[in-house]
This record gives sequence, C-alpha cells and structure tokens, in this order.
Amino acid sequence: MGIHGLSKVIADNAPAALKEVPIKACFGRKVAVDASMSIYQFLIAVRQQDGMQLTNEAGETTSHLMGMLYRTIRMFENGIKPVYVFDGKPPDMKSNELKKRGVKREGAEKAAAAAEETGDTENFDKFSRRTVKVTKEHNDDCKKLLKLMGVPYIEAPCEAEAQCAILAKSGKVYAAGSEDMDTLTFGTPVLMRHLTFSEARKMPVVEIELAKVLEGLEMTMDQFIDMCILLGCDYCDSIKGIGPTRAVSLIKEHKNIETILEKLDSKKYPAPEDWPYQAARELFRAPNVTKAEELDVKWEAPDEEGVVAYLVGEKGFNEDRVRSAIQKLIKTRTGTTQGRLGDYFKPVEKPAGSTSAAKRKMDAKAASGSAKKKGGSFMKKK
DNA sequence: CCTCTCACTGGAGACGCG
DNA sequence: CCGCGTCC
DNA sequence: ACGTCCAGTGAGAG
Repeated sequence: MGIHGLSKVIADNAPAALKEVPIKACFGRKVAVDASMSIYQFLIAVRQQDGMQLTNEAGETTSHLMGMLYRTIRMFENGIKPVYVFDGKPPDMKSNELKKRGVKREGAEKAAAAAEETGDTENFDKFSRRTVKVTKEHNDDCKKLLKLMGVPYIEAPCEAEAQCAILAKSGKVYAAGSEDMDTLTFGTPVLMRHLTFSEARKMPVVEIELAKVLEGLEMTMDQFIDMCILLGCDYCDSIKGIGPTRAVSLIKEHKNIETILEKLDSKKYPAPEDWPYQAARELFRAPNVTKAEELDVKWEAPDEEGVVAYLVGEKGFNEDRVRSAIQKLIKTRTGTTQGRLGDYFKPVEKPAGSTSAAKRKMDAKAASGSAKKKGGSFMKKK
C-alpha cells in the first residue's frame, strides 16, 4: 500500500523533486525493479475475454511469463537494464495488514466462485482479479526465464522495495523503478515512475529525487520517515484525523512523532493504542537487506535455445514470436554495451533533435503537459 | 462554504492487424 | 493514429 | 505462502 498520499504531498510541497525525463535520456541506465509487483500486475491484467488467464495445454498459467518477457525486452530496447528483485519474508509488523488483505481475498474468492457457477462472466472477471496471489511457482517460473534471458535477479531477505533502495544507494543501479512511493522512505536516491509503460502509453518517465524532496519539504531524512508514518504506511496505523496537510505541518513544527504526541490534543486526535511507530521507523531506517557489495549484478548473453525450449517446449508459446523477441534482445543488448556506455551517467534533459522519435516524444510531452497540472483536487482511496 | 477524511469503485499488459 | 482482438 | 495503487466519486465532520 506504500505511503498514503505521499505522491501528492511531494507534488504540492516539493515540485522541484519531480522531473519528467524523455525515455531517450534513460539510455544505458540500470534500474532495480520489484519483480513480485510486476508479476502481480501481469496476473491481473493479462487475460482473455472470458476473464481467464493465459495457460498452456496443461493448464499452467503463462500470463506472467508473457508479460515478463515482452516488458523486459521493451526496456532493453530503450537501453534500460533491469535487475529484478524478489520479495523475501515480510516483516512481522506487516502481518496485520496482510491479514486484512487475506480476508478480503477470501471474500473475493467466494464471489468469483459464485459468479462462475451462474455463468456470470462479468462478475467472475471482476472478482477473480481480486483473488490474484503470486505463488512460489510464479516466482520460480520468472526466475527461470530471467536466467535464460541473461537478466540478473536478486532474492531479497525481506521487502523488495528496501532492497531496491539499497542497490540504488550503493550505485549498483541508477534508480529504483517502481510505482511504490515507500521506496523513497527506504532511502532510494532516485525513484523512476511510469518506467514500464512510458512508451506504450506515451506517459513520460518521472524521476523523483530524494534529496530534492527533503529540500522542498525542509525536512531531514528522519523527519521525512516520521512524516511517512503519519501519512500511513504498511507497518502500523496512523492517527485518525491527521492527513497530508496536518502531517506535513506537524512534522515541520515538532520535528518528530514523540514531540507531536506530547503537544497534540489527545482528545481530538488520539494516537492508536499500543502504537508501534518506533518499530516502523526502525524498519525504514535500517531495513533487513543484503548488502550491495555482496551482490553480483551482471547482464549476460541470452540463451536463445534455452528460452525456446522453456517457453515453446514447456509453456506452449509460438516459436516464431519467441525467436524474434529474443533476436530483439540480442540486437539491443550488443548495441547497448558497444556504443552507449559513454553517456550513461549524464541525465541531461535537452530540447531534442530532429529524429522522428524525438518528435514523437515532444508531441507526447506537449499533450501530457496540457492534460495535467491540475493540483487542486482531492484524491482519496481506501 | 471550505477543508479534510474516509469508504467505495474501477481499472491496470503488450502486440499487431485493419 | 486509433480500436479491438489475440497472445497461451 | 502474504502482496497494489491511483483516480474519481460522495457523504459527513469540523
């Protein structure tokens, strides 16, 4: 669930931290991506008309492999080298949150089963998407595919987002590529959003720079973490009646949650009972991660025959499609390491030249520029 | 009237053809 | 440049 | 053996 409302807080209070980056300027960048989150999205989205996932003849789901294969290749075509990070064991503090989600999913499972029985495809589709769960098999399938593709992956001991942040902090990758704002709370210096579908949807990549977030909010990192806890994180409740506006001003005035609890009118804004905000804070400050020095992150040549044997032989993919996909990977991969290594740390944003690609980018940018900037409204979710 | 919170909802991938 | 069906 | 996250809506409190 990330940090509740953080993206709006940043947009309102630290706009300078946000930068729209043409996808071209991302060429050569290495990025850490939360694998489980990607798989989850594929399992939800990659379906056929009847709401069923794609499967091979044996009935094994293939939606996640399809998504992983093509999205990864698309990133490579743009010169972006992903390293996938898999979740480990969730922290104990998350168990309350997880229990809530489990109960919800059970309800959805029942509703989906009922809809299936009565032949209500619309409702079956709707509810079955809410029953999606990434299993060990899904993860293992994707690890096998990535290995064959020559794309590195890491198994995090705990939260993938925290591991992504460490990789970026250490310089092993340029940024964490995620939609999940708590990657910033875990301390990634740069967060890249809308990375995966920027080309397909003409949505610009947005970079969020942590240093500028802190500058704009006039907070230290510790104050920022406390603010995130007040906004609402996965690890503990927040104070009822304190939303984005009050969270920002309370931290600015009192600097930390301890002082806020002293000064705040506890009749009006009672803190949750047995509120483990200090433990949550500790999870953000010092998360359980593997040290970056111990990790080996290398992109290798894809094993075309291996990929074909797996996807075509075992999973029923179309051979021509798989081979041409791998060819794209091989072509862009060698192109990347040969020519472009030089400009890989310069994020320069420039007006762009005269290529058709550049022109398309500018059009997309202009369109999105007029459609957005609408900062007044209030948005809420659950 | 304005500001804010909360609850509920829907939609979400990538490709290629016409 | 789209809308929409197909991928497995 | 878990797991989203945004954006739009409306109701209600202060």
